[in-house]
Amino acid sequence: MTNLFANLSDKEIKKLMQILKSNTITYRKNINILSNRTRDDYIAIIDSGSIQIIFNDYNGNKTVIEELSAGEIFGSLTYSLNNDEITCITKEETQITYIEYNQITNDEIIKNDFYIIFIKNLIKLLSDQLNISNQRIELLTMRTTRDKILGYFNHQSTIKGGKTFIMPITFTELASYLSVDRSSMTREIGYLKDEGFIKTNGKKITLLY
Amino acid sequence: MTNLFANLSDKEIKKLMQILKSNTITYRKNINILSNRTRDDYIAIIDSGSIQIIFNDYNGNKTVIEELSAGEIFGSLTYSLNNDEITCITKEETQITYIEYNQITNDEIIKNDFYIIFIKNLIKLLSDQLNISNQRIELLTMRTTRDKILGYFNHQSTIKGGKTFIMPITFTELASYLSVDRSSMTREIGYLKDEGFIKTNGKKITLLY
DNA sequence: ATAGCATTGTTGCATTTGCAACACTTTACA
DNA sequence: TGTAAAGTGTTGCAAATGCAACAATGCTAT
Repeated sequence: MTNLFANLSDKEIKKLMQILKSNTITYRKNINILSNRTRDDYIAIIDSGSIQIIFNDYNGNKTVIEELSAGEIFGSLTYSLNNDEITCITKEETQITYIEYNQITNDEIIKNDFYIIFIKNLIKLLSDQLNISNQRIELLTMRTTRDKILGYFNHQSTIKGGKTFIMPITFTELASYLSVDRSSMTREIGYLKDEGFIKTNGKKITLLY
Repeated sequence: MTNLFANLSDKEIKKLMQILKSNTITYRKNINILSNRTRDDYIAIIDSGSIQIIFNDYNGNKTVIEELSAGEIFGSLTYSLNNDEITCITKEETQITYIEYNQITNDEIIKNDFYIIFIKNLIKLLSDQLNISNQRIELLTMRTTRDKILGYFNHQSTIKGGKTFIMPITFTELASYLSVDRSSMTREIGYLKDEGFIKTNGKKITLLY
């Protein structure tokens, strides 16, 4: 995972956080972390733990739009969170560092030569996050559950460099990621097996095409 | 729209592009703009015109994943384009500026004081793009066509600040954006009208709830 | 070890949706 | 200004999908 502080020493990181006036908060499990934030533009980095971004439907349904874990980035700069329909809940004890957007280029910080490393990391991190989002869009725009499953499997196969790979998430999570009904997904995977497209053994998937 | 060159003079922009070793290319309509790019990490900014990012299915189907127009940003840093299944086609005559990722923090550029403005713009642009992607994910993860339509309408209503607004895109484009069948979408909009949720007149939509 | 919880598998059924095909209207541009 | 292309509206039908309900298995923490 990309790291906002890659190639920086502990001392430099400490100084950086100071100059950026960053703010680190640790939350317990199941806390709504947006309720006590200001509305200023900020970037939030998950130091440890994980969160869920949840959409609250007009008739009370809740949909998990996204799950973010350590190293990932979110915030008003990266999500339209100035929206009462969206909430962020910690899934476990979670530590988050907030940096205000306007601080990123403050007068003090640009005097430090390690600043450029930080900037490069930040740009890379944002790009990576954008990649993650766009990859998901690629799958979500597919018309059928079958296409989504195969799209995901193909991608895993490419990443892992082989026709056989181990699912990095549970099937329940996959259904949520692809935004399809879990039981329908299981059914479709069954068809794919019957038709000889894939072979599965627990989380081990083998593509036969 | 966010502009990579906001708050910079023409002279500064020119110098910036020179130091960044940026490369501006103008394409005719219907050109595959990825075919002649290197595989290095780069950022591409659309100066004018528009492009489509297309996914090529295993059985020959083509899906438009995304449409980008002037001011928007893409590239290997922001899309997993190192993938033969993805192509980018110009929809019209389009001018694109390429900047290599490694040039963004080159030795020459950091000597210029206007550099910091450029960096801040770039970060903002990436964040905005991420926002756009995440907003779309929010809609795509909704379970029904009805929810997607209402989700989109609600968002437009919020942006425009009223229960009545004009659709900024065609219905055909909306169906593609929401990844639903156009005729099914028309049908569903019909139901929404029948049930008294909305009123429409061409591209003018009024929410009645 | 075991109670409790999460994950997985399965199936019937109603509903939603995509698809295809067509007519009609609007827009673009040569 | 006329013609082609793009957008819109409609409908029947088959297929895909969500939903609900349940059993079975696996995992975890005390």
